[in-house]
Amino acid sequence: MQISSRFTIAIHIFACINTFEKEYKITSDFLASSVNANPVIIRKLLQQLKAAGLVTVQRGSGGASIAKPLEEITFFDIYNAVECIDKGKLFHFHENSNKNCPVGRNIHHILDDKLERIQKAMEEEMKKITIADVIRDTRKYISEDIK
Amino acid sequence: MQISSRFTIAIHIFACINTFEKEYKITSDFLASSVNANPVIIRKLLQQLKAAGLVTVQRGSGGASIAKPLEEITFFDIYNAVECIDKGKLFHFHENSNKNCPVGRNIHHILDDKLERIQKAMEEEMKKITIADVIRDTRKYISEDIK
DNA sequence: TAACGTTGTAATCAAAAGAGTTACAACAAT
DNA sequence: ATTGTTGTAACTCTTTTGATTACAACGTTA
Repeated sequence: MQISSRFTIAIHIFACINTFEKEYKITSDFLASSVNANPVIIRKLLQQLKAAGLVTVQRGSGGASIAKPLEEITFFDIYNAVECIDKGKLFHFHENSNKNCPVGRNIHHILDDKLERIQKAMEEEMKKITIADVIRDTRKYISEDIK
Repeated sequence: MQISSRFTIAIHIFACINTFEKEYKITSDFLASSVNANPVIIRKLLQQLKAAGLVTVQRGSGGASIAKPLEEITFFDIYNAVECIDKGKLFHFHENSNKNCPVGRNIHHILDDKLERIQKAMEEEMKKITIADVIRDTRKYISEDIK
């Protein structure tokens, strides 16, 4: 299985807010239209991003905005905020191995450190990429697009 | 979402074969009992591992064995063999973004290289861990277990 | 202060994917 | 031939994701 599209949608949201906030009010309907998803899905994501301190959302009047400098928001922050993997574990473990078998009884201990190493390698790379990088490329592609 | 348990089960299979092949014939039923999964699931996995040249399976008489030196079988080999992520992509992309929106139209281009970087970091770490490492720790834990 | 547009959130539904299960033909060894 | 096993298809069950409906809470402004 793959990491949930909640992650790429969340990044999409940041790109949209930054690109359009001068011109439009950024509502969940507006974002849902760009992403092509249901507005309720967007609102849930915005709630999670808000809980992580990455965006602000105006209740009543409406509108979302980015809460921190772009270069301070890493992919890792977003990945944690939107809980795109289950219980923080990248690998799904077969939990019910046979405890009467010497291998079944120990397989979790045997693998845990190795799986963590791999997950950590991924997460460290995520920390190196920020929304500032996304915005830079968004502008680049949009300007090429228009030509 | 998480990476399918097919991956950890496959590693479990290698640990079992190596630990018990001197004593027992390693049938899909034997492995299924240690993993606590259905024998058909195990057979499908064995087929995939066989297709990747990592194990051999005897039809008719029965029994599986490891086809290569332990230190030449990396986690990356297994991960590829058992197709534990969808279409080789770690991240699920929201594919139907709005092509009339400048961001929706370009978001895939904008993100692809960054997602690949992250996936690659994970896969490179997977290449550094082998079944030899697993077997070493299996023996260690089992011997501690017995004391 | 009433009307309007929006957010926050619960509840329910539909679709997709993983894993389990049943069934049985193909095969090897005795 | 019989036995035990693999290879594989077909189907079901379960879990998870995302879609949808519904509506109260809230701000703004006319």
